[in-house]
Amino acid sequence: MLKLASWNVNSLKVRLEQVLTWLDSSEVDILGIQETKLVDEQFPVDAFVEKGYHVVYAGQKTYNGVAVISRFPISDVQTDIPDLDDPQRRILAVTIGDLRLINLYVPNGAEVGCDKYEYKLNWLAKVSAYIEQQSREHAKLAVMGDFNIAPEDRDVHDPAEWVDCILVSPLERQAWHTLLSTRLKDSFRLFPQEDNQFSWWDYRAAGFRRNRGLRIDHILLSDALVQNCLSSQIDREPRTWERPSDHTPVWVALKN
DNA sequence: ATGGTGGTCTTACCA
Repeated sequence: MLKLASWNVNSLKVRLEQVLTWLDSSEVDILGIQETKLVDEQFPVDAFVEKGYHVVYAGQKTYNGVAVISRFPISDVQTDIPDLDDPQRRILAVTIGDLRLINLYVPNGAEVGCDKYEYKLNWLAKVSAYIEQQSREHAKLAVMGDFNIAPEDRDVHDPAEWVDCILVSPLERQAWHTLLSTRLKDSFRLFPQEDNQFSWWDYRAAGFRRNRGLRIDHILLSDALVQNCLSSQIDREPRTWERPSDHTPVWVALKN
């Protein structure tokens, strides 16, 4: 069995011990991390290598930053894609065995209609084209990360309150469908799931305690991986820890 | 009640 996970850690500097603890307890084989907020020179390579992991990362100062931690060797690393000249480090595509993995930190977008929203939509369009191309080259493709999109109303604690808001707006959901039209499936919805399961809760207004969350962290799988997918779950536990990220990890188990 | 918290070479910006 192979276990893949995605976690927006909101600063790997602050969350390193939590990530190491969770790697032990979850028995995850491959973890995609978003919002490391570390330049490459500061990435805690040794902490992972000491535990037997392979590590790749693409970081920048203060914001963004993505990484992949793997029990198996990593090759064919790509951090930039065609037609997107972007200094922001949000993309990390890697090959691990016969698996192609794309780890994404999708822009937040701030507010519908603003410059950052336009950047988000443009970014998603370019990334979708790249994923389409990758899906042609790799039968076993997984796309994971913080998508900053809640695909459906059932992924939102209070859909009425969130109508047309950022993370939920029609154009963002349209971009989500464009992304999935590249023959990918939302692994979470391959299985019956309890209601009101979310992956992110605002730090403000006791969002987690009141379960006022959104499901915006996802693992998408190509058909060849869907066939082998045994489970897709959200692990709420790290969000209960002291000084948590505002996101909690999501994972899939794949049959060999 | 129209805010709130948390992270970052902090006093502004991002989420």
